[in-house]
Amino acid sequence: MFVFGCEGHLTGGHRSFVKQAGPNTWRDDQPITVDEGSETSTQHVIVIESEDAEAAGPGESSLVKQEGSEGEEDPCHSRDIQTGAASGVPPVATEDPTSPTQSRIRHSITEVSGMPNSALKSETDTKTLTESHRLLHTGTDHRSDPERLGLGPLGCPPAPSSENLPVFHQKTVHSSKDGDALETGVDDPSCSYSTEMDPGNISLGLETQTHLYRGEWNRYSSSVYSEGCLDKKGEVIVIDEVTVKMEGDIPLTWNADIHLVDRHSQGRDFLDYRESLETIPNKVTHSPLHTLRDRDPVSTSMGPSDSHSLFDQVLNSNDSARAQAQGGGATLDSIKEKRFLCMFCNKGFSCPQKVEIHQRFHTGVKPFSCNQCHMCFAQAGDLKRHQRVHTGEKPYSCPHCEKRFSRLDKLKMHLKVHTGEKPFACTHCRKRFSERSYLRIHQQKNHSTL
DNA sequence: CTGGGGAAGGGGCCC
DNA sequence: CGGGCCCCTTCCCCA
Repeated sequence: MFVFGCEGHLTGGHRSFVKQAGPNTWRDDQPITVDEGSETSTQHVIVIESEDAEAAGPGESSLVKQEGSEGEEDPCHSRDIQTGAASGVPPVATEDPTSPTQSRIRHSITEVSGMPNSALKSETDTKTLTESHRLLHTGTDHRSDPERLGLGPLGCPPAPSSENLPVFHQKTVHSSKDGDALETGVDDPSCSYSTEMDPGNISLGLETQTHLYRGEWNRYSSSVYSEGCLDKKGEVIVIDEVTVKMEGDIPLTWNADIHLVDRHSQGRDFLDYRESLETIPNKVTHSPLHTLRDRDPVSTSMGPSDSHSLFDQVLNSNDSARAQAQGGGATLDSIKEKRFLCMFCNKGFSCPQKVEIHQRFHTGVKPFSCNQCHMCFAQAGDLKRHQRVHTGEKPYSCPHCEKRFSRLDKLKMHLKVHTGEKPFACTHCRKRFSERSYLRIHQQKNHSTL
């Protein structure tokens, strides 16, 4: 069972559920009854009763959905970053009332959640950073307003002529001698993302994009933009204080060995966290990237192959430990099948690319942006699918009527109209529905015990 | 007018 | 990369 409690905050604040990943959750060809009557005022429980679930008794839910505080302001996350006037940019973040002066920069990264282990806090008080830090953004809504986005035709961002434009690709970031690339706007061809990335997306990528998609720009804009500070000293491009959002239910295994896996996180791909360590040698940070940096000062100059090697080593060590924890029953082959672990949820994948894609789910990084609108996606396929909205392409036609659909799954859903297939039955009234979501809505409206 | 249900559209994510 | 399933939202129809 894959459990990730607070993912909803990252995916739009709607989902927070525990889901059984096994094959017995339900079957299309089997009538499914759902009992949602056990919900409480703070938690909705949806029980899909498969054969196994029924056999196991009422306590064995195949699917549990938790709701309750979804609509509330994200309790898992609060932060403030305060900048002084010397930065040249007005303070855009919530002022820390405990800070007696604004003459210095304060980085306060606080992750608050109900789980003590997931609380992350990093604060840095330094005067020396005051002049070297530069905010990338002013806290305005970069995504929703094309003009403020500075987008060119078709919504594409202009060439990164501004030195303030963050370019998160490896070449620029990782090479201290490559500042020209940033200033001239000549992108490394290897960076396929940069040409499509909305500047706002980039700076926000690691954290609150998803919130912003849901129209929460105003809430986060002030604090978010402060996180992606670009520190440029001479020719050294430094991305300062970029944090990966760690929503409430960061696994308790978020510890040292997991941090080492961060070497391969896409944060590594996008960021070179090379802040002025000299000036703040005792700086303590607790974001994955920070920890990584602290643990592996060489990392910033490592190439992909190097990082892969280290990554493999770490993974192997993790796998070994895990295998030992499992009593040594796991074979080497089985371990290697999914030996690339997500740094956030420890989920295993068969190759690093899949880990990277998966981790976008946690980080909110969405490198694929639509050139027709301002939607961004974590996966290329999602962008391709989305673009049919603009093109109007509907390659899937219903054989029973004239309707056409842009997606095959929608066609299959539509076909239920003709077949009358309604595999989802309510346990309370035996009413049947063609879709699970219909059933859920039905039970919420008619059988809720609220 | 209101509420429930059906249909459809679209995004998120995994395989 | 496509398929598939999940979810939510919106619109429409009807009692």
